[in-house]
Amino acid sequence: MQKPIMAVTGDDTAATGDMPTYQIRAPTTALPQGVVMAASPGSLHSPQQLAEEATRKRELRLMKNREAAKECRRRKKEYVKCLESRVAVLEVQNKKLIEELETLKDICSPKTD
DNA sequence: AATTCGAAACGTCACAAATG
DNA sequence: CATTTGTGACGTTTCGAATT
Repeated sequence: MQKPIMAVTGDDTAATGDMPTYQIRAPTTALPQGVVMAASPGSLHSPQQLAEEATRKRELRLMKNREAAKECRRRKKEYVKCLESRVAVLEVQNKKLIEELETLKDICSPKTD
């Protein structure tokens, strides 16, 4: 129950020029991996650690946003359902009022002849 | 069956509004 | 101010029904 998603992540240098006018912000976790250099004295984080932290943050953000989107859709769906049932109620009410108006018209109309 | 199609659900991005 | 949260827009995936 876990599907491998293959979404378009523009992280390669294809550059065909017809991208969806989108994807401006490629985080690009492309680190020239290897070469571990000691962190400079005083600095608490090596560049790798910083990159890992950034990746971690991004994944957390994606996860949260995923859930937020689901919840947002759930709420919206409910809202629409609510509106629809209100429409149904109002339509019935409107129909009744129109009928009532017609009968009242009949009652009040002056007799011809 | 295999294929096609439309609708619903999804994940991600960009951006505005809310929050601390 | 910087960060976080909510949502519209877009492209993708999944699903069920109709058609071949």
